[in-house]
Amino acid sequence: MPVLQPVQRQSLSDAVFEQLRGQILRGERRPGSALPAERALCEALGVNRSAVREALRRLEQAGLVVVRQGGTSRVRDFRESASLDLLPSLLLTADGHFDARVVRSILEMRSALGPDAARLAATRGGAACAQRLDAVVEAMRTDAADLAAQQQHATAYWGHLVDGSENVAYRLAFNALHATYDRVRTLLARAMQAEIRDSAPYAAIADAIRCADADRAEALARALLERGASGVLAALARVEGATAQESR
Amino acid sequence: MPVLQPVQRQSLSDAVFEQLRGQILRGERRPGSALPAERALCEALGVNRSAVREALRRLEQAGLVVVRQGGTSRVRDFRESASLDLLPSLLLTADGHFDARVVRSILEMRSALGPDAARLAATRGGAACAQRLDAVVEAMRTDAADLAAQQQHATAYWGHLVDGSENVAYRLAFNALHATYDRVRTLLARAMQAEIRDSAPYAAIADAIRCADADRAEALARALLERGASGVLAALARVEGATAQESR
DNA sequence: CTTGTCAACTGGTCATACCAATCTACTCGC
DNA sequence: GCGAGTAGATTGGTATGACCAGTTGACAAG
Repeated sequence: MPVLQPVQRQSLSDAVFEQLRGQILRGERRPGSALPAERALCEALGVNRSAVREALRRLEQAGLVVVRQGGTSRVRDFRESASLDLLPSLLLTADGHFDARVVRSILEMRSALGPDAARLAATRGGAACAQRLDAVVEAMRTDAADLAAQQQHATAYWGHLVDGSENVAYRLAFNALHATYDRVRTLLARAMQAEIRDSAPYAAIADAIRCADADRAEALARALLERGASGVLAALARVEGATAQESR
Repeated sequence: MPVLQPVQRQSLSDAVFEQLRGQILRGERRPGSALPAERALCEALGVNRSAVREALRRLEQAGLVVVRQGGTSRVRDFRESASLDLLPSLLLTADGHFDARVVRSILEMRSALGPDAARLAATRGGAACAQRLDAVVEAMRTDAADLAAQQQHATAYWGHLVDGSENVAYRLAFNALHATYDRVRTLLARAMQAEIRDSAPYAAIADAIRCADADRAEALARALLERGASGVLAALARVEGATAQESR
């Protein structure tokens, strides 16, 4: 049965934004270099100045360009000025492949934050948090056969856990990581199945949080995340090997 | 001698953006609630529609609102949709005081990421990274008397260290944390002096990185960051105590 | 009660004009 | 010759008004 996906609209300013962002991220527009004048961009892109200006505002908000009245807009170095919300657009390279460095970065970050979030949730989250987690674990058990559903549940689980840590910064970072993950989750389902398929570790962490056992929660979370990380890294190594072979 | 600060210009769309963002972050506009129509906002704010639209684009980019053609724009729950770049605007409450929860969150995050970044830098950064760090340490020794300069150097130090970790996600998170810190750095100078004043730990970490001693780099970084964290937490407790006393 | 239609919203795009800051090149005075 | 000052060109910022394109909801027809 064909699955109908909702079509995603794209306004002109969206298109302009994505085009310029892509050029900046691919290095085609170097940091410090001047952007064409707004009126020149309008003409080159065949759109109205409003569309260009709205796109520039978004680029500015994302920390990719700096705009000064009277002067010319300039490209910023996104490695110095952008925030985590740039991660989704860095994940895939121009030719549609994963950027291995970005994947590794994400795995490392969740390995650093996840266990600490679990520790804090055990310290602060209390029974209320554990109860929400248990509900998700129950759902995982119900949909044990459906890998995609397990993925959704695992994400929801971590969302509740991070909420239980009562750490805004962790929550915002989680949002960025989640947005990145979400865009490729079907591609990663198999590689991460060792982390996703088994609901027992999730139940164990929830129990540790209920018991306010911070050390146990942290250790369990670390072990759980390690499962997925090694799976993804192995898959990545296979792909890289295959690509190397191809290019011979 | 009075220090002249460069005045920061604010375009109309900047003003509109900040006003709406403030209302959303303070909870005056609830998640899910409808925003006034663009034309209504124009009239209410006394600006033209372009200014409103550009501000809405920025809010959308920041994950604070969702805009659909034909429908009404709605406020999103920033706790679920915003990224780390929101941190600076969450740090200070409406009455200009620190939000203690946000401060704690930031301290926890840097305590989680900093040591791991040091570990990775020791694994990957190599002598090149250590050399850059040493240069900063040298500058710290030169400006040992100037606390503000020490702060700048410490920030630069961590920037190079994070670069040495070769982790994009860490770098982007660092940018967001840095932007947040930068906005209040003079206020925090005293509370963090135990971390900033002494250049020896920085030199030690650089040495561990040069030796590719990941465990040592991690442990030293953890200890260093702990200094500042406890200082800030103590200052925060004092302020909270004073505020509690005031409100009696 | 369901279904189709239409009118009144909403945001999206466009064209044009003018204001304000900046940059550049030239001129003037030393 | 060289620096300061000035005028014009260039850039982004704001304003107005019109029209296009989706969404919504009321309402009439079945």
